[in-house]
Amino acid sequence: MMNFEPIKKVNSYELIVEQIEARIRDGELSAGDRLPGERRLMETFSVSRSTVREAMRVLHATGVVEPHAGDPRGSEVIPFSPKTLQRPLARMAHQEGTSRAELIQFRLLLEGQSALLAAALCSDETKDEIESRAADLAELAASDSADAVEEFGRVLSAFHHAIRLASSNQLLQATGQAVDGALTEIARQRLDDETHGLARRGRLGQSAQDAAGLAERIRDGDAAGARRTATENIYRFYRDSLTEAERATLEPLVG
Amino acid sequence: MMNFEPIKKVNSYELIVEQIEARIRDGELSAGDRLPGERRLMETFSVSRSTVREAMRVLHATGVVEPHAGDPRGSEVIPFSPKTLQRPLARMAHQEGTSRAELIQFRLLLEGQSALLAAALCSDETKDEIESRAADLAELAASDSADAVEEFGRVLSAFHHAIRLASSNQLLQATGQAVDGALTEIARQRLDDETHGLARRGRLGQSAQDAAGLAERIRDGDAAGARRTATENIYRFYRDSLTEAERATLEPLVG
DNA sequence: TCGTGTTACTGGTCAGACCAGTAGTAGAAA
DNA sequence: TTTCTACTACTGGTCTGACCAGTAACACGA
Repeated sequence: MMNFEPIKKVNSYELIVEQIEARIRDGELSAGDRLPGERRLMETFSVSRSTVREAMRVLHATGVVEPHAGDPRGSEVIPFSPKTLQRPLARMAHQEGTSRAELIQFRLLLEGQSALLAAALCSDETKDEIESRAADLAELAASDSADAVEEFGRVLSAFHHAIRLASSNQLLQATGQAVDGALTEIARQRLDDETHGLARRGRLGQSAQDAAGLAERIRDGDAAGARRTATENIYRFYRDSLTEAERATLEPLVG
Repeated sequence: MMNFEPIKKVNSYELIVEQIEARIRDGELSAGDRLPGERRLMETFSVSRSTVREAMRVLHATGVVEPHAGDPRGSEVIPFSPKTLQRPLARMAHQEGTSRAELIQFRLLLEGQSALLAAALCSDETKDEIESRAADLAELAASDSADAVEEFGRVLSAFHHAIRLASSNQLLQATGQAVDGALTEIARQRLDDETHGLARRGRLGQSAQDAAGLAERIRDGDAAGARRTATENIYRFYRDSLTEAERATLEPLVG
């Protein structure tokens, strides 16, 4: 069994990236620290500035570093942000082959578990925050302002966001937010269909009520109930726009 | 309320990235297609090659494009890969301790829901595949080959992969794989500690048994049972390496 | 028909230059 | 003395133009 190593053509800029990332892992560099300027780096690494530059581009693109043009202190090492995950997730969601049903299925699952964790673990202040969002929804549903529907969508999104935040899990938060974003964007793109918007209009009250029920279960620390309520609400929200087969793939996650 | 737009300093290379990503989203470019060469791109975008180059670096770093040096056909647009998520996830987990628990929490949740969906929806052939992996594990646990432990890790990973595949959800599959990968990478890096490896060695039998039990529940279509078993198995796997507080954040998801 | 060498490209790297913009400081104004 | 201002010496962003090692494809000879 010829057990050779696969040859890896190493590009110089990747070596620089690795060295800097290693320094961060080892704690020699941490968020807030400044990197030497590009001209200094080209000397310490014995490469041209283009090469240093490409390394910096990669580090910037992956959310490791933030450049500060004009600042003599050089680029800054920044802390991890969920936004780093959001980009690739959005890309994946947009990709051909990822069906809308899968997206909804994934959302159902994420929001359900978020609600569960929120009910089980989060603090009273956070529960206040969630209930406050639910109250916002009720108020909006009662109003008959012209753009209440659109505003309702935003506030509903904020409500779910608060729950994800309450789950105290950054990953859940980032993925949930990404999926939410992807779905609303798809909705916006496909909504030449006026009826859907109008249909939602008729259900604002229902949605607000759902949210209130969910907030209450989270308040009570009823983890299982919160999960069930969250999934049921979301399922109801999408049900009418799905085919029979699609519903079948969602139902195992509901209730 | 002065409602001005926040100014966005746009770097040229970012505009190029956006244009190319937009083309991909709109389906005008898709996996396998080739981008024009850098010299061609600098003309079409009216920028210098450095700028084109930095754009390409970003696209490459975010897993959108694969360069082929020397190939006259230019860089290739590649399909989405979970590896794209794996890097930022690993980085996030490396940060200040706290997030390892989050990673495990997230994994617990993903694998649990995967098992649930697999049990509820997947075909008989897929169930065969899962049971076959479980059998591999049992065989390995019984053997006493030198590198059985390391091999066991790989096969265990394959077992979970099969379950995620059976969930028929690409998002679940990709995120699950990324989290799995990130966790094993962390384990590898922190494993100066020999004892952990040895401890696992003592538990190969247990793990294989767990897997068999999970496979059986999936075979039976026992969705709730599959979810419970999957979470319990994973929880047991990590329990001893966690603090009391970390365990508390995981327990709501178990059982 | 089948190798084979040439060729015209590719991406990776280098060098050196200019620009707009910022932090910090030295000096002018109060 | 304090406050404001102009300057300076840097920063990152962009450009130009060049060389290299490597590859795909094609024309060519066997």
